[in-house]
Amino acid sequence: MNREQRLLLIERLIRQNAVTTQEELLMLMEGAGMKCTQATLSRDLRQMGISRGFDGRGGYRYLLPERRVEPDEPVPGRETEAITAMTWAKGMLLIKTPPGFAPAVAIKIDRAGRYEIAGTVAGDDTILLIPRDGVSNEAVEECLNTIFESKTTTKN
Amino acid sequence: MNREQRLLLIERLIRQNAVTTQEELLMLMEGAGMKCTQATLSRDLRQMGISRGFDGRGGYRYLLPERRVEPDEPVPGRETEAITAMTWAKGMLLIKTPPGFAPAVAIKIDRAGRYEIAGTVAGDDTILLIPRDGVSNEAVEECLNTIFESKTTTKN
DNA sequence: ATTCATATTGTATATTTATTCATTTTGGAT
DNA sequence: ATCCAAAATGAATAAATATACAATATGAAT
Repeated sequence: MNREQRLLLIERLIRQNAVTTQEELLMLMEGAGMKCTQATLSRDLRQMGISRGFDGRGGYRYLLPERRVEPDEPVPGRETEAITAMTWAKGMLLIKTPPGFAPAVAIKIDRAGRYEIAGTVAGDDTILLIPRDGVSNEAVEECLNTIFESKTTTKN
Repeated sequence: MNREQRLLLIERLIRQNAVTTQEELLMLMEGAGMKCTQATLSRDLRQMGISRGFDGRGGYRYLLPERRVEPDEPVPGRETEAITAMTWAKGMLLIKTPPGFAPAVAIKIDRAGRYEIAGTVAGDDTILLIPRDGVSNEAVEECLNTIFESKTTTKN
């Protein structure tokens, strides 16, 4: 009955059903043995970026967010804006960027030479940041804040 | 003061301002010399497919419908064959592909936007897939099955 | 274990959006 | 111009969603 499972269930239900209201989703969840309130759903949906849109036939419907690329190109030196999302997983920090920007951002992180950060691996639009053993997530985020001199957290 | 002009104005205002509520839009319109009621706006927005989404910073915002022009995807629908092996290690999934194919396959995985998958990092012939914490290996593999089996997706 | 901070949640309520219904407007066809 | 039907609109209200606040749970540090 934890949050993680609830989010997974929500995503599945939205994907598989044409959900039109939060109340409806609430009932679907109850049917799946997961219970919460509308208030919680409202918050969950916002966090997951699931918004109420249109089904193209005059009706409403909740829609999963599209992974899409923002057209704006970050200016060199303002790599902060090139970070579009961050998630902790497996003790590592996954940093998302617009396509092609991962290397530039990763280089900036590497150059900072912070002890807390063991290293990074950059793909095209994703960076895998591996913290040194024993370093907390918070410490790493603190590092990034320093490096980018801006508020960067995994939360919205 | 006709409908046509109103719709055009609405589109322009939404495009140029971070409109968060219909009331707000109402005031902007009044400022532009066009007056109507919230009821009319609600109907107009639905007709134009303008829905309330998220601004990515925790706030709400009305968004114009996307014209989805997908960038060219190498060999559409044939990404499945590009996976030559998969192995679980350290809670992550290593996916092998022929040389040069990793990015294309990774993009396909990313685009699916599955909650279970925190992110991927693609090299030249290897993809490192990091599941979100608490997600089982089976769930991830289920995801991949879905992503690569559903060649016939219904668009709405 | 205890303390503290932070995150999560429900209840009640406020805010926002959609719809009903009556009225007005618009655009033909005569 | 007059009539009619369809479309558009506003006022009021219903429906749906977001949030303030208080309570509880969780986790880290001691």
